[in-house]
Amino acid sequence: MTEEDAEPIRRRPGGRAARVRQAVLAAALEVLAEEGVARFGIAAVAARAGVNETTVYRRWGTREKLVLDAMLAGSTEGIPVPDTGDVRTDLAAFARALADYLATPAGRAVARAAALSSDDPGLAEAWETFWQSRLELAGAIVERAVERGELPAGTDTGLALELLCSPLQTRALLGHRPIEPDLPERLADTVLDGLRGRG
Amino acid sequence: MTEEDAEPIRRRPGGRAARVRQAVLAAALEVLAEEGVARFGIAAVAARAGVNETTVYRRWGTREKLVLDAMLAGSTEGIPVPDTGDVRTDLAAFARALADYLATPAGRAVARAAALSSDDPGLAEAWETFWQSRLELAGAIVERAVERGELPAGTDTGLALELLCSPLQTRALLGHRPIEPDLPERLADTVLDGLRGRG
DNA sequence: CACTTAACGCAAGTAGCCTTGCGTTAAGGT
DNA sequence: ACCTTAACGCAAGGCTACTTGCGTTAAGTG
Repeated sequence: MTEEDAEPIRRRPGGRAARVRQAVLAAALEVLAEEGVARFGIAAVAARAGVNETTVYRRWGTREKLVLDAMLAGSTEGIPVPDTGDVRTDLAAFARALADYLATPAGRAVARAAALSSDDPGLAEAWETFWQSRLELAGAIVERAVERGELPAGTDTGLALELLCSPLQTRALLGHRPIEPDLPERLADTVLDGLRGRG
Repeated sequence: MTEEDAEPIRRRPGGRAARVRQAVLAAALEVLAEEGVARFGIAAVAARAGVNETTVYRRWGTREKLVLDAMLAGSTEGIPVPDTGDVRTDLAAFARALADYLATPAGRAVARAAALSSDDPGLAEAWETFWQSRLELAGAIVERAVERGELPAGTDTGLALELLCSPLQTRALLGHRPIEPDLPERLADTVLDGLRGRG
């Protein structure tokens, strides 16, 4: 099991390589947003980046890996996590922001791309951590609510966010049905109080 | 707006045509379950059905349409809808059955196929009605609960099922994270009583 | 049974995706 | 400034999905 001690293989992170990388990743995000996942091709990305096709194939190999890398590198900023002091307001606002994002071409494309590449175990795990890191940020909403006494101690943060976000993601993924304006609020209400209502 | 009166184009639903159709659709479901969506190809389906590739291309045109047609024709039976007299038990059992189905290769493949072909407006609408018809059957669980007084009148049946099923669908679609054994029950509990619990 | 033609099989051809070999450019060390 | 070589561009080739033209089979009709 030789790790990497046998061959030093000095990399060259500076100058041209980094420039090419940035250009390709930026172009990938643009093509993804404009053309969608189905028409997303290496050729289009390479042309827009002003780079030869071969370079993209050698560095990334497949469409799926390129999309994943572009997402990991490009979208460091995520959905804003509100903090108004009220759980219901926070959850509704976050759900609304997520719904708006998923309504954009880029948002749709990202969700589709993740669904596409979930066959490969390695890529699926990478996407999982990607989503996980995003949801952990929003977990603060639930945790703050527990501290304020709005939610009981021991509340499952992951389950709460999954219930809130999954309906939106599912609609974006496999439906053509649009997300109604009041859906985020109704989701927040039901997640908090259940179908039976309060009391 | 000529409907279909100009060209009668007498179809031939009997005999060979129907035989070929059934063979291809059955083969499509098999290939879909065994190879997955990514490796799903017209050639493999045609070979397994004992039919020439050209025939499949001429009748269905694209992979997406073939998968959709195979699903619509092949899986008339859906997830069993329990009726135990208790909402919580019914919802948990249905969620569990759905989770089990999504864990099978065929279930995963179906979900992925729907996500793939949701770019085409026509196909997306067809898939939407497909899911819709499945969820309407399960809607009986909520409606019966309302009649029994377990749930308040005016309960949103669609929202209830969406909250119950979406987390399972989302995990199957874009994660590698498995569905924990107790997840269906926890989903049913939270959907009914909310994060704040009962009382 | 004879006739029309929808539906199928066969084979050749096209196009897009991806790989490979080789020469060239430029980054990083001496 | 010089050398080594990682990284890129170019061009040719292979592979797979898909299309098209044409002859053949068999379903439906009188």
